Amino acid sequence: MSSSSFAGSDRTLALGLHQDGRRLTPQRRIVLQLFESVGSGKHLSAEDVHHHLLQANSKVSLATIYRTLRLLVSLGLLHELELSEGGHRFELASHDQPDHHHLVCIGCGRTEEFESDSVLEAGRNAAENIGFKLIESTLNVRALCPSCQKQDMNISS
Amino acid sequence: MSSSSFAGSDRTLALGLHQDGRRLTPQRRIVLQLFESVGSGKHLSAEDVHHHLLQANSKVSLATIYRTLRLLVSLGLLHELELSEGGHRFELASHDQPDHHHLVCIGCGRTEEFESDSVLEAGRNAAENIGFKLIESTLNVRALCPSCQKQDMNISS
DNA sequence: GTGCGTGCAAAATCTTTGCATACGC
DNA sequence: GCGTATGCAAAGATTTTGCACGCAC
Repeated sequence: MSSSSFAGSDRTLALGLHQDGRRLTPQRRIVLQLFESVGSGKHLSAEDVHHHLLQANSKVSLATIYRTLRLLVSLGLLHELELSEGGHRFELASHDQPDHHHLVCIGCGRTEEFESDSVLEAGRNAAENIGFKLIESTLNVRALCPSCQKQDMNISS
Repeated sequence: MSSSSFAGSDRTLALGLHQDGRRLTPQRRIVLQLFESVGSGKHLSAEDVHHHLLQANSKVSLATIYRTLRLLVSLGLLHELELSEGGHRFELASHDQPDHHHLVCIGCGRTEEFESDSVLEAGRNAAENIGFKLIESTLNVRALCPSCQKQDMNISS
């Protein structure tokens, strides 16, 4: 919970970048730190990142944010999500929860995360059955949360 | 496998539409038939649908295709997919494979489908644990197909 | 100092929408 | 005939890109 985790990611980031002759810039550091500060359960769009940074008095152009998000995903530091709705979202790729999954309420959009070894195994088995090598798997569950279940009952007849 | 499946879907479509005072138009029928003719394993974007229909001498405007795709999804006749890359894709919602999953090669984009009871069960368990009611679940597995695995070995060191 | 990264604005995509006309019911 | 659906084109939303300058290395 101290700043050590920030320093750690900075190092990871720097190492990943320098391997390709790329640079650790303030903008890249700031974007990654934002994801760390909001935690690994939050899903931010490019616009979200932009707004967060503006509010923190860190002016980073939207173009750079798009470029940085793609970069961080390619380095494996972020995961890209596509939980319907408009636009892609990103979250910190935490080593604590390597393959976690999402429950999305189709009524209100509420999102919960969970892990499951059996899902991981099922994905790996399916991949190996046809000679694929698993990299990562994500289960997206569309569901109704408790309060939207009640509303739904009121609506249907 | 005969044309009876077409007629059946037409009826389903007509019934679903008429409940809401909506109409069975040639365009809607043609779009649904396209998905049936390509089979339930194919994933088409709005543009794909547009091109297919033009090649079949069926001129349907792109705007109508977007409107129709959203409509067919809301009627439960199509599923909307978001397998990274740009843009959404759609596939026929087959009753034969209610909750099927996708393996996507991150190298070449090749996509395979599979089913798994254990995934379904894991999703349902996770949903019930927090009081959600499962509607559908999709496991997206990012992986490397055999030929991309070879290329990958050549690249890395 | 070299050359990658940034900011800006323009462009390219992808998707939605307003409005007049067409047609399913 | 009534009112929904379509086609067209324009608008919106999201993401990418060209170019000159700045800064990490």
